[in-house]
Amino acid sequence: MKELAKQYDPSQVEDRIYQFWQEGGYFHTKADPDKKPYTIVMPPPNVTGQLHMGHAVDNTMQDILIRTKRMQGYAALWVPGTDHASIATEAKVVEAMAKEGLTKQDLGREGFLERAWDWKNRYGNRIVSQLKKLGSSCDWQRERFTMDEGCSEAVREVFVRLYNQGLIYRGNRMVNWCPHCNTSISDAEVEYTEQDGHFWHLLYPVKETGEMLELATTRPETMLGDTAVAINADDPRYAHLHGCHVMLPLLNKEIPIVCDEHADMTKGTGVVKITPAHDPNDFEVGLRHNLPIVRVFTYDGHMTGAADKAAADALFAAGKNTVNEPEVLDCGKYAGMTTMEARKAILADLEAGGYLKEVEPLRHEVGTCYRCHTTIEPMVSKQWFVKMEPLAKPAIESVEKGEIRFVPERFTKNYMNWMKNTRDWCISRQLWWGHQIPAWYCDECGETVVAKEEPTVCPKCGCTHLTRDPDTLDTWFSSALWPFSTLGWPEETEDLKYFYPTDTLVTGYDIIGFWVSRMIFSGLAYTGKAPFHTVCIHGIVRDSQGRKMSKSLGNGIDPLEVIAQYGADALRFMLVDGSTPGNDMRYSEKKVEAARNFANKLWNATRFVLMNLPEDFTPGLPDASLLDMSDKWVLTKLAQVAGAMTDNIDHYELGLAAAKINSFIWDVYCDWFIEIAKPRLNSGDAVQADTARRVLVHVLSEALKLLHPFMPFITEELYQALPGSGETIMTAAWPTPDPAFSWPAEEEAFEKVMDYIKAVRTMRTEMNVHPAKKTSMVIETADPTPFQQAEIYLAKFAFATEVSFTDKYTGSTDGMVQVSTHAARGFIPMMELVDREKELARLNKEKAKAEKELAMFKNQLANPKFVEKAPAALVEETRAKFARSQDKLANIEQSIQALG
RNA sequence: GGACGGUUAGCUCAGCUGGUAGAGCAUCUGCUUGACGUGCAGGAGGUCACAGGUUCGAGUCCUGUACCGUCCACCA
Repeated sequence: MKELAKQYDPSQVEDRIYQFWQEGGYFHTKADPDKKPYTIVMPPPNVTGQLHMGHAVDNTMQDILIRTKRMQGYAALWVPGTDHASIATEAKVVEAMAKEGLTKQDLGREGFLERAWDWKNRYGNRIVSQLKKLGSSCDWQRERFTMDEGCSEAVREVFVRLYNQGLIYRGNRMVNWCPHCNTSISDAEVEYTEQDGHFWHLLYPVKETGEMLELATTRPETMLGDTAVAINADDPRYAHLHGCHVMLPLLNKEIPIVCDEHADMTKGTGVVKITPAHDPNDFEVGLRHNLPIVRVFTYDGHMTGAADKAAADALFAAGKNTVNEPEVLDCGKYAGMTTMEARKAILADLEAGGYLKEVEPLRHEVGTCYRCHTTIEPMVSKQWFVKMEPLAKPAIESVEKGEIRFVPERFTKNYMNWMKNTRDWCISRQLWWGHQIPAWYCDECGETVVAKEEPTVCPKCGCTHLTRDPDTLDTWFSSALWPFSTLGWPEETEDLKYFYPTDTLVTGYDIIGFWVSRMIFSGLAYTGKAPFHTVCIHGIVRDSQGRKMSKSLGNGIDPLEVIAQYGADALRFMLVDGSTPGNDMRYSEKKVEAARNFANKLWNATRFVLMNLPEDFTPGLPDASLLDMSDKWVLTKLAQVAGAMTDNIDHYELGLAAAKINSFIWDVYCDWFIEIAKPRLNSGDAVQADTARRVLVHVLSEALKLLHPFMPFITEELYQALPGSGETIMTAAWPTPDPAFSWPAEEEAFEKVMDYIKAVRTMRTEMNVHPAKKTSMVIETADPTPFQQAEIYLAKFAFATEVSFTDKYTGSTDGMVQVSTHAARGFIPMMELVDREKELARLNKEKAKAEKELAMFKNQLANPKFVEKAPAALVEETRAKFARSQDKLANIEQSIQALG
């Protein structure tokens, strides 16, 4: 038998155990007709990312579910993988290139992609090895990457299908443009942050009447692109202006006054300037009134100039432009300025011209890029879109019908809100790292060809000059397919048939819109099935002060450092113990320490058990007739905790399950059962000692199994150290409560003894009696059996030299200190050791407590409505409690009397 | 402007379908108890944010208020 060290050192154990699991192939799962499948696909972390606390919670939860299901006999599959994270990865590669003085253009597309793949290969393993450090039991043989061959095939398949169904289209639309990343981003990728700004009140002269029309704007630099001014048709203030025009200041250009519902009479002056090229609302107004769209910004955030205009005009001339393509303005003296520089210059000129009425400070929400936090510039641009309405409908219905359930339930609302309000999804990105859009344009006739494979001739004109669309797809386009692309779709593979739909999706509430909703509509649209039945949502890990962990604050905690210091088991346990589904949690070192201490406690408990086993020990519970009261008690408790935990895990209440096994191991097994077993082990009674050992080993082994999903490493290490264990705890059967191993009557009897022991202990500590002082005692009780059976325990825990029993104590109370429980009264001759006044005070305190308790039950029972309306069982229980309280109070009162 | 979450012991948080308020940490008192001081035995500490309501009974359900936080929303 292995000698265990006095303290648990996870660094000596975890890597070795993980390697053992991998070599044993325990993570690998294949379709098995004799088992039921249980599948989780891992939310793929960014391939070049590093493990953070968010990954740690997410993967811990998934691992707990998978390990539990595996032990319960399911074919439990956890599919791991990584995401190419187009925009994030490309930004990193570009940044690295910049250090060498290189740009994307220097290298060209091929050269750039070569570098990007190098980058991916260099860092792609980092996150994977970090996930292993956590103990994640995923099937690494099935590790996938969103840009691997299979996933790319799935992407092309979906793109072509949606295109052919008319659900993917290309067009000029208002998109969110990030001037820093130089690409369009989707609505979901815009983050709104509150910023200080201004309302600039401008005056536009009306051509027909000469009056000045006041309007306000937060972005005066867009005024060069104004192509109208809108008023509300019902606004009496401006009724006389219908059909009139204003002269746009600075440009002195005539633009119409239009009536549009967008102009809100209740806000400001009720007049709105319309810049269709640079504001989403104005774009809509422009469409309604067929206004020209005039672009005044370049895609990298400067004012357009003569060259930009010439380029656009050339495109028009070549007939390569469609309707709605923005015209480009030569901004003249402002050309080439950044938008901020232009703002200043334009304001100065407006003021000089008397067109600036006033400046009003304003705090407002500004859209920023979720990657780089640059202010988003709304731009009209030609992009690819997914038509959302037809896809969203089934996705909403599926959740309404309950095919997909959110845990906690409240996140359903979050999802619905997103799904019901979503606009068409802009999926093209002006990036190179990602899935290049499978669309080709004929150089001759302009025909668009969308196909899975590169076309050789134009189907319309037959020429061979086709150019592929340079853009790539939004990263989330491929992640949306993840639950089925990883299982072989579009091929009808065995795996797909067996493991799909998957079961549980575990993720944070922050990506319900980005990812969860898109997987749901994609799964329904392409496979005809909801991709999972349950979405288990967790919160985020905050720092000890409750702040979000962020790079800019520098308050992030590196999970790997925590693992190095305390072990992965401690980190995992800390993350789930006492947590509530969907709620944020705070990281604190104290909590990790507590979890580490728990691991150490378990380690030492096992060490104790092993120390007490003979060489030839063969495990197995003895015949029930040999079990004593404490054995039956602990086995009953074990059955209860196994049942309760299973139930908790089934309901994703991992925090409750963790707290229960913690309490069972520490409070029940260590603090009571091991202590109780000691006198039996040393009693010289070979049968008793053997029984105690068998129960110790059995309960420990079962407890290890229950804890295993939460603390996989230490439980494996200890399980293997126990005699008679299987080769791995990973595939040991999950404990289930067996009525044949539950003894409620013995449980109750033993708790009477425990109560008595606690009463003696409390009294002795409060009276400052040294543990070395032992005495005889007389126990007065109506039912001495439990106490008689427990004599060996009373000696040790109640510090009794000898114990006698009576149903009515008639002896002298002189020199007797008395303790009371509802079931018993103890007479302990040690008055000389205690202060009489203190003892009296103690008893009076006990009395007050008992009286309060009694009064409560009494009041309840005295209330006829309670007796009448409360459930009968509860009334009975209350009566029993009342009786017990009465007994206890009577006992205490007698003690006080005897003393006084 | 909507929606959601939080408000429980000094701190961090649990508390499932309503039935005598819990844990960990911190604190105080004892303990070199042959597994563990990363420990053991005890103690103290709570009008469950506030105001109403439903109920025999509310931390738990309903309504409203306050403060904190999050997400969503095109407000010029």
